[in-house]
Amino acid sequence: MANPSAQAPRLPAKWRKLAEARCAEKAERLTPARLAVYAEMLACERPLSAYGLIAILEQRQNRKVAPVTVYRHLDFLMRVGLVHRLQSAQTYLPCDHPDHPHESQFLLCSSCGHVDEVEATGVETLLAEVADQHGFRPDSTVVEVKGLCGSCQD
Amino acid sequence: MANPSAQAPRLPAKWRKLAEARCAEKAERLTPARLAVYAEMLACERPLSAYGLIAILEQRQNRKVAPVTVYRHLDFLMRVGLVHRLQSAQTYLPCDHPDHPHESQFLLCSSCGHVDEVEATGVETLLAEVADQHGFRPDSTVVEVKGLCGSCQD
DNA sequence: TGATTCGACGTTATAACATAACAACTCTAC
DNA sequence: GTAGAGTTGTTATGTTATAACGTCGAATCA
Repeated sequence: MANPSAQAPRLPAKWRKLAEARCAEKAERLTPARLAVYAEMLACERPLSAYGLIAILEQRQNRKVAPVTVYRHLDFLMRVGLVHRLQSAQTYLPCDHPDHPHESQFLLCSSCGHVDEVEATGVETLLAEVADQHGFRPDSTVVEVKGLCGSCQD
Repeated sequence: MANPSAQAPRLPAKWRKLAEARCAEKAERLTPARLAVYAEMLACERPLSAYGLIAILEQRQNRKVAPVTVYRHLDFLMRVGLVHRLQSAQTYLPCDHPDHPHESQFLLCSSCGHVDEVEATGVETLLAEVADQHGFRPDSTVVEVKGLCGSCQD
């Protein structure tokens, strides 16, 4: 296949623009293959494991996709801030508001699997304070809350 | 070997008492094999991967240790609250203050590998508030801060 | 234009992390 | 002592992630 994005889900202009902007900032190249992976993740609307993503891509492109290929695309997407990794689930999901760099917190529903990405600056501020009290200089944070989303509390 | 704990590192009385107390609370059995794994983890003073732990146990006991065995012991130790899993590193470390159940936050030094377990109730309170604002009912939290510890900031 | 360089991508192999399924053993309660 | 439940052993397998090395193609520059 000449163009891996040929059969990828359509990527809304808004998201494509944001992706291009983030890549421009970091002088990174937004290739068709990378865009195709991003489009699949956005279309899925759920966190995906790397191998789940491989399965989707293989089906879509009708050919084998090596794990290392997907991991490289995921690394790229995380590097430019378009995708997050859920550390406790070993899954990946597109950033909800990639218009600016940020630390996020995630609310993971253990019933339906839905993940809500929130950006509560208070949390980061507090964590910075706590770190400071321990003489620790924070660099990045992982905040993941497991529980039940609104719809699943019945 | 009749007793897997025969060659395990000595487990200070304080920690043994705490382990026994936690097991009693939950009506769980503190067997020699479980105690041996716990003792190794305490002796190590660093987070260990499951396979790192296997290597240590094999060396200590001079026999093969199947992964599933160690994972079962780790599951047990986490169930009774004696051990935590660092989600972002896929490693395990003994709880710093297993005298009571709690949610912890972890400060992981990316230079020396040291991990500081802190218990800032304010963090949990704030996360509960944030969750509530999103109609989310929290169950457990993962809070891991990566950065540089005091000793490594030079 | 051609040489050079660097990043992206392909391919194969392997490492690292974790669980399934089932049998055997060992407590404990009755 | 026997039944039931929990623990452990054993083998196999599933899942997640990276190493090593080669090729290709776009950008740069002499």
